Amino acid sequence: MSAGTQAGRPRDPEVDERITRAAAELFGAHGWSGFSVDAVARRAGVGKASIYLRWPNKEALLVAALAGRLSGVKDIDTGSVRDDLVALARQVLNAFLGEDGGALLRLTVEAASVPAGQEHLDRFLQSQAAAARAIVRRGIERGQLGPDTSVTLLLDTISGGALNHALVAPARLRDQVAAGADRYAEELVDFVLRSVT
Amino acid sequence: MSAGTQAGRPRDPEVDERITRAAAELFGAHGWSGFSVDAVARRAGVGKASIYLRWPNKEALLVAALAGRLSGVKDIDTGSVRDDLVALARQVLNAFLGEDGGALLRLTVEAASVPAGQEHLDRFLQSQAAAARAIVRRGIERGQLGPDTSVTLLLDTISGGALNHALVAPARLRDQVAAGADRYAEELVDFVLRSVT
Amino acid sequence: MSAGTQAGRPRDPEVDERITRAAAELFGAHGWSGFSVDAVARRAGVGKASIYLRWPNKEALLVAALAGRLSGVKDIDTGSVRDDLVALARQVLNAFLGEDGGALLRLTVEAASVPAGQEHLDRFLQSQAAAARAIVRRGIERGQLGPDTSVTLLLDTISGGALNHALVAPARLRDQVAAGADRYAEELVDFVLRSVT
Amino acid sequence: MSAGTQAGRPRDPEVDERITRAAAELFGAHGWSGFSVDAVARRAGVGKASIYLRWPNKEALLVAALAGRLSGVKDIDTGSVRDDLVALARQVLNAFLGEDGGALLRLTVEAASVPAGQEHLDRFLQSQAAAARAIVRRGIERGQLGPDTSVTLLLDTISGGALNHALVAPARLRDQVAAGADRYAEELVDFVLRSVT
DNA sequence: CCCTAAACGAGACGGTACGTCCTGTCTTTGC
DNA sequence: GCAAAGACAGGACGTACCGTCTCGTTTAGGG
Repeated sequence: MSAGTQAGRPRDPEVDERITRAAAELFGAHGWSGFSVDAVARRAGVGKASIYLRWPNKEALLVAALAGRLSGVKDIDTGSVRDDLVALARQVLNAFLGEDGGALLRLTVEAASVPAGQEHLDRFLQSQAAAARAIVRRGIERGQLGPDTSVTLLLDTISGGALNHALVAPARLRDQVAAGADRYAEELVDFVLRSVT
Repeated sequence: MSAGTQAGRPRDPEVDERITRAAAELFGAHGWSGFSVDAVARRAGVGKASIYLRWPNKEALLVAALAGRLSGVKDIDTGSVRDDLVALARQVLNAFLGEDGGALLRLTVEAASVPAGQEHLDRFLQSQAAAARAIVRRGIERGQLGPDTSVTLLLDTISGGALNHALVAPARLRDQVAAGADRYAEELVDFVLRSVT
Repeated sequence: MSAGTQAGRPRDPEVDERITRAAAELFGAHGWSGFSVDAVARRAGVGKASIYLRWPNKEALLVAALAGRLSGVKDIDTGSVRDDLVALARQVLNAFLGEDGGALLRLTVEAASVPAGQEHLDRFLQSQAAAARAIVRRGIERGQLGPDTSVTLLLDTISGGALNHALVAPARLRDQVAAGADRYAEELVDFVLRSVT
Repeated sequence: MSAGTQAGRPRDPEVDERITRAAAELFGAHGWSGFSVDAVARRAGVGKASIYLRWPNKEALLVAALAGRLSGVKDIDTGSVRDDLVALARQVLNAFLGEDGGALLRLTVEAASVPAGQEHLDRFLQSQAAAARAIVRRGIERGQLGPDTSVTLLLDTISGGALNHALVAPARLRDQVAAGADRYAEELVDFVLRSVT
């Protein structure tokens, strides 16, 4: 077998898709304890071998399945620090209050104990931190923020504030909280910005 | 037999204690995937029946085991709003950065999907909210806070800020972050209070 | 405490009765594998301690419970060897084909594997052998049988023949076979007697 | 998928063999109370799933394990009815007096209440009846038996006689009875044949 | 007439086994 | 050589049972 050419049937990318979708759905619906490889294979209409060809174990499968859904926070540059931060807060709120909010939240925390998950979690947090840093830097350059504004505190209060707001919402009030999320993002940012301007 | 008298041998409270301690230790050490009822029974020196007499399943056992450790936030009245809030922030930071921090964090989130866990999680959050409300009310009465200060925003930014700070800490930096937790609590509170005074 | 006098509440003989009856009923209905001490206690309305006060374990309880029910074969003297033997054959057939035939059969055989049960089984078999011996002896005295007739062979062929006939009957034909049992007993005895007369 | 072709890995016949051997050995060594599926799996070096794939429960496993050892009665054609019947009687005596005699007996009876056991028990009894029928038919053809000899009575008296003889033997006399089994078979057959010749 | 002591119903206790389900691997048939 | 199917060794889950123990209550005889 010459290098570069692989003999045999190539892997079907649609199978990847079916597996990860099934995994994400099952984890979202029943949590870790209701998440079994057998069930994923059944729901995806796939043999277990096809799963273990791609990932070495259950954790890796879960991480891969949810990593796709856990899109990193995107940097936003509206020209206004306030609007940038509002967008950031909204991204966090929507991530945790949205359709797969429960799954994402669970994964985020569970990732800390799954070695392979650390990496993805870190990546997510890094992207968040990077976005915040960029926003603050631009704000300082424009003179909208003081030159010694703490990125850590801004990020913790806004991102953590949004996280807390989503986490505190009891299951039955989740829809109401989600409906008011955009408005809350503005209030939160305005509240925090009073400290730094 | 008159009501109030229960026939049969009464349950041994020490057995409750042994089981929940073993459960907390095992979950803390190996996470959910390394947490088996058989192992709990072995470590506690207890028959499985004695576990299933008390809790209907694995999840309920775990919730109960960690709920005991998840002491509600205590209300504090130092006479100064600032010091009260610092104490609150420290309680949150210590809860999540302390010995069983990871376990507690995981449980807190997982509880949302375990029916029996809802109750305990809610209790914890309620105690937190109540403490925050009391602190703010006293602050307003003393004139240390404006009369229309938002309890929600204060709680989300401080408690959520602390939570985020603990959550963001990568496993290998956990000890450093824990060491600086007290100092960070002050910075966080001072930062937030600039908005309201 | 002086020897011979026992202090404390005396054992209630009715409890013995309730326990052994419940045990016999349960064993008859579900066999050894469906025979549990808990179930016996429940059905008898008795605490398990009261059972274990009387018998050291499950086997001993079963043996004691069934010993009473396993009534020995009754000796019959009609004046005719043929009629005596027909009566014997009918006793065996009815015992195993009757209402509790399955239970008795199971019990008879099961007893052989429970050490303590051997004794009771032997007692039953002895009564059978004694009855047969008496019948044959009277037959010889009356000149209806040859003087060297083998009791063993007569008993084995008649009693064993009846046993085999009942045993071979498949469950669904059991009623038919039971209906023809009386007639079969006569045929069997007449068949065997042709050898000895 | 066309009918007749089964997908997936086929069952390993050697696993069947290992399981039934382990089951027979354990039952023989420790009796019913020392017969556990877990122990069978351990001794056979097999997962419990592989056992429960093949048999629905413990009883069915035991029946299957012993049914294999319970070789059907073989037809014998010595040219003499008397010798054929002696051979038949010896097969029955040896089956119930042999090494696993008690186990076999118990199983034979217990089988009546275990659905899966019916089949094997019937097979055994059918083979016995078929052998007897063939022996009698040949005897009639050769003129050694009367043309209207009852197969049922012959089978019941000989097979049942042998069964009864084995059953009656107390455990402590079992060896003696076994030693005299061959001789008893001849006496039994000669006794019964006096009726039909 | 109370007091001691044992029997009683009830049910918790530490263990073990049951039958089901899951994990990660292996082995088959088809493509 | 990938895909689907499913058998395999191992082990956890939640239930039921065994034989022991600890409750509170009941029923006797002895002082």
